[in-house]
Order: sequence, then structure tokens, then C-alpha cells
Amino acid sequence: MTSKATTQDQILDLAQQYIQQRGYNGFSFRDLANGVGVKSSSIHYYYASKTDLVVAVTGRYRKGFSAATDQLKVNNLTAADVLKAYAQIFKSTLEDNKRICLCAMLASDFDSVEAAVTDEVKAFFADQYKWLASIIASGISHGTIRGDIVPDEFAVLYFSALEGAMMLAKANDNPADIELVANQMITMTQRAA
Amino acid sequence: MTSKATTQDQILDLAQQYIQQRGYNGFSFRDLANGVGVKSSSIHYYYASKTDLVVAVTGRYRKGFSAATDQLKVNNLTAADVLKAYAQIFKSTLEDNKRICLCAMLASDFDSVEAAVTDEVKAFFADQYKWLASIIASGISHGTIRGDIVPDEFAVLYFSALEGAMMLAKANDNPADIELVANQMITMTQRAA
DNA sequence: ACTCGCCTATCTATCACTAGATAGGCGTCA
DNA sequence: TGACGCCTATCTAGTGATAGATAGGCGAGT
Repeated sequence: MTSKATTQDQILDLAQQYIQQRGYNGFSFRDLANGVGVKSSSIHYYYASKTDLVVAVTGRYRKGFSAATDQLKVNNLTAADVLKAYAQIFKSTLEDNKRICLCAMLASDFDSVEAAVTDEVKAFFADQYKWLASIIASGISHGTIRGDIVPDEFAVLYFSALEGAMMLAKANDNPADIELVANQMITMTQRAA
Repeated sequence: MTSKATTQDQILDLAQQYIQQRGYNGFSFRDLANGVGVKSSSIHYYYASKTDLVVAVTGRYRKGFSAATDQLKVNNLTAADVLKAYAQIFKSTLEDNKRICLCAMLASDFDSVEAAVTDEVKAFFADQYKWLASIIASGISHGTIRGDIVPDEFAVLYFSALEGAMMLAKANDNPADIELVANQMITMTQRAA
């Protein structure tokens, strides 16, 4: 009946989970093989090298994340509400088996991975900066965000703080800190001058 | 002559550097041994296990960091200036061979390390939160920081943002982003109501 | 309709290498 | 003479990767 998850999809799903939980150097082809129920050579059949596998996972993640953020735009919410919803993605990710942003993990592992991976990670960050800056700019033009905020700069701040909060919230086992961090920044974008 | 760096100190120094650059799973006893100029068994002579080694590195790092932050307090600077100087520690660390905060790296590797390590990492974070909150509270009482800031909450925000910015600045090869992030937050603590 | 050729997906078995860890020895210096 | 500091040698367990085999499906040509 249902559940037509192919072996390849299962490999990608589990690899993503492992990277988000343990990082690039924290899992092996055998871990993956055991989890999926095949032999490690079968993973090599789909992905010649670990780099190839991680590039595939990261590309899929980037697409999926962009699809998720684009959905936040459709309703006619204020910029502050969109930013809050964006932060909820981070909190939900952490609450899903203590996962960290895939690209944050890979960024920590930058010195261990090949350029094909770092390129994909950098592209993800660029995507997010651009998307956040557009949300902020829109808020300013609608008058719901202070006019002295610089969209490109606040995008870096907001994203940095969420990534950092995610890591700390995992260490301290306190996902609510992500909201605490997001809400303080959002308040600051609205406080009257 | 000079340079009395003992083998043990060299081991700790290099282990710290490797953790900050590659994370817990990104270096081996052999890497360390080659770098110091001894055999890997000699490292086991000082530290029975990798866990023991990392606990020692982390404890030393925590002490050293506290010593550095306590020095920022002595002069009669405004809270904003102290917070700026604090952010400079993060920028300098990144500029020193692209190192990330040791505890941020270990927090990313939480699922790979034993409790003895995570305890030390959590203690470091608690130290920093406490120190930052005291600086902020002092700024409020001196009237240089807005009274509607909550020290404990802003400490989490400020620290999260710096840790996140550090990781992103490394990935994007742009240490100045750390200052950009810090300055935006400091501005927000001072903007008139 | 049959079969030939090729593809897909997986297996077993193994490669060379690296991981952390351990046992025991040897020289130096107090 | 005994502890310290470091060595050689080795172990067990795993690493990513590769070779070669196999079972079954699918499509084209006769």
C-alpha cells in the first residue's frame, strides 16, 4: 500500500539525520547501511563517495528549506510574524530528535569536507540571507519594521543568532531559548525610536 | 634559552587547535603525535583516553576564557564598550587560523562525546551567560543600557549571536560579520525609547 | 512469443588504511 | 635505584572504497 520509500531516499534521509546530529565525521557508511538494512557497498552504488552523498543531501536540504520558507510568504502576515514563523522552523528542527541545521553542522566541519560540499553550504547561507533581507525590507516598506534597520545587516544578525541559539539550546537541552532569542530581536525591530 | 613548552602543554595546545578547527571527530592521536613530534602512545601516557584529553583541554580553555573576560571588567568602560571588547575575542579567535569557539565545536559534537565533556562545555556556557548578564545589569544600573532589557535574556541573545556569527563568518570567510552582528545588538541596547 | 543484451539493485569478500588503546622496554636524572 | 618520559610493537575494531557475482526486469529485434 503506502510507504514507497526507496532505498535511495532512505539513505538520504538517514544520512541527513546523522549529519544533523553528529556531523560529517560522526557517521560511517556502515552506520547508514545498518540503519537502512542494506550493505555499505549498496550505498556506494548510489553515491560513489562520501562527498557525493553529502552533496546530494545538502542540495536536497537546500531545496526543501527554500520551499518551506517560500510558504511562509504567501499569507498576508506582518514581517514580524513571518520572522517568528521562521524561528519556529529552527525550534521544530531541534525538537525533531535534537537535530541542528544541516548546514551549521557542515560549516563546523568545513575543514573536513571537500569544496563541492562547502559550495553547497555557502549557497544555502546566501539563500537564507537573501530571503530574510527581503522579508525585512518588506516590513520596512509596510511600516511594521523600524526604518533605521538595514535589511542586509539585520538578516545576518537574525540568522546568526538563530543558528547559535540552536546549538546552545541543544547543549542546554532548552529549545525555548530559540524563541527567547528570536523574540528579543523582533521586539527590537519594532520598538519606537 | 626560552620556549620551555613541555610536551604536555604542546599536546594540549595542538589538541585545542584541532578541536577548534575540526571538531572532536576531526583529529586523531596520530595527528596530534605527528604535530608535537612524539608517538601516539606518549599522548596516552598523559591522557589515558581521548575523553580525558578533551576534558583537560576544555577545562583549561574555560579557565583561560574566564581570566580573559575578567580582565575586560577592570577598566572603567561602559557596558557597551565591554560588550564590544568581548565580541573582539570572538573575532580574534576566528582570525587565529580560523578557529571557532572550542565549546561551540564540542556542542556540535554533543552526540559523540561522553558526559565528562558535555558537563565541562555546559559549565563554560553557564559561565559566559552569568558574566554577560552581570555586565548588562551593571550597564542598566549605570543608565548606559536601556532599562527594558532583561540581563539574563539579553545574555543568551548576545552569546548565541556571537557563536552563530563566528561559525557563519568562518564559512563565509568574513570575520567582520562578527562585529556587524555585535554592533547591531549593542546599538539596540542604547536606542532611546 | 522468444530471446538476446543491457540495466538495476544488491550481495559477498576484500583492500589498504586509520582509529584508540595497551604492554612492556630503555635511557636519563635525581 | 627508582620514577619519569618516551619509545617500539602490537591489538582490535573500524574506515571508505573496490571487485566481482548474481538475480531479476525491461525493451528491441526476429
